[in-house]
Amino acid sequence: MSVVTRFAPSPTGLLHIGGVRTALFSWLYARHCGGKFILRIEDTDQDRSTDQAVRVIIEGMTWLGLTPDEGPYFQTQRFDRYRSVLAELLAAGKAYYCYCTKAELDAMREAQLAAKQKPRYDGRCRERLEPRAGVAPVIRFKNPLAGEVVVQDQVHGRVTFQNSELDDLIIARSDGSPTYNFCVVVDDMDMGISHVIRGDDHLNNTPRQINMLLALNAPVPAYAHVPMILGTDGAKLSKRHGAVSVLQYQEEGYLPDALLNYLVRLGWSHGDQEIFSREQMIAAFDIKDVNKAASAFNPDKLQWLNQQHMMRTPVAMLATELRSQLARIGLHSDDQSLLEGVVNAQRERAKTLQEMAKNSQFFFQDFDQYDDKAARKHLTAEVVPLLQAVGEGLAAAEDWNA
RNA sequence: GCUCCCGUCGUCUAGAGGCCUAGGACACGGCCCUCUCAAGGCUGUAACACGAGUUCGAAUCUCGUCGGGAGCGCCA
Repeated sequence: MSVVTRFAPSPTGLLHIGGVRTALFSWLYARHCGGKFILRIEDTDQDRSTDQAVRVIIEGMTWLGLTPDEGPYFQTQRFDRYRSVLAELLAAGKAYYCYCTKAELDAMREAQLAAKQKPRYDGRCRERLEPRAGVAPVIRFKNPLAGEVVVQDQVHGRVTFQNSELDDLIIARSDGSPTYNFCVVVDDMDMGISHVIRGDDHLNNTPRQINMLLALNAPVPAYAHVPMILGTDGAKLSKRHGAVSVLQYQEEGYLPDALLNYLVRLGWSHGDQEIFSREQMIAAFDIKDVNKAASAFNPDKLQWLNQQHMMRTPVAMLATELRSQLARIGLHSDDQSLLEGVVNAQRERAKTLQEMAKNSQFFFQDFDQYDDKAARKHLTAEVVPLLQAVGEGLAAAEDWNA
């Protein structure tokens, strides 16, 4: 069987490391199996989706080298397809119009909650054949009433849900637009997804999706629900604890491979190995080895790994990175030998490229004041060995700037 | 409230009944190397949530308790 995975973020918030880790696992698994990796943007909620978020997803993945083999696809561009599947389901009697009003639904929910029951739609419109005047209907999927759904999960094992716990979910809003759970099913089916790898917050909607797949006579893919990433405090990832745009790590001077290396070790391991190159990751990764428990984000280890990767990256490559990092703080240099000198002196002392740039900025500032070519040359020859001998010279740099 | 998931050092993890006196890594402490800071080497502190049961033997299997998380939307 050929492996097809996908990463399907919704552009409602900025892509952060939690999403990146999920994308990484999908990408790795596809690469490991010689399969295909698809990027799909789930933007059916047009009110909350932003272009900015879409941009961060694409830029972030490009920066990290998690390039899709197909896509990005946008769900908003597939509405015609959803509509025709909706019609199919309706015609087959596997879905129906529901004329309940929001007030009615709210009342139902409140009553159920008051009776300490799980709030669910009771299916009262299954038998309502006549439209109600003045009510724009939604479309609901007719979920099986009895029996159970077994999810064979690659990381959790066998998870069983009773159909009696599920209700008839809305698959199209009253304005006709399809909803998330339905679009996912149609897309996964159309795109031939063989392995659905996603956050374990989705484990609960999996039985519904399987039921819909079954109703559409589509094959059921393998599922792998990977654990979430928590903030440093062990609580859910929040703005204060790492839920920042993935591009911030680029700004802060982390190497893509270092970030990926850090992320892959969250919930996955391969013996005692800590440091992985991209190729090693691909060779060693298997979705079946992923852990079940959530893990907390640890900035110290990320920094350590970044330094380890810097020590292993060719000098010329790091010099290029250093140059763009310097540009961020308004310093420009094309002097390759100077840049490489700084890299040589700093790669074992700085944890990030940003730190490297800051530690050596005095160096480039002074340097720029010399426009005499010979003087520049002289200064370079002088100062590079100095830097190497003296080490990071951070304290010196601070004095210098004071 | 109901359903589902999860629970090994502070953190990331190894561990699929005896190899566990629970191993590795980050962080932290000590020592070595060293003109400084790093890097590197050696070393120390530190965990099987709790309670029953199965077994000659349990971190590993079963049940319960506690704790945490997710879902229960015309959000994704």
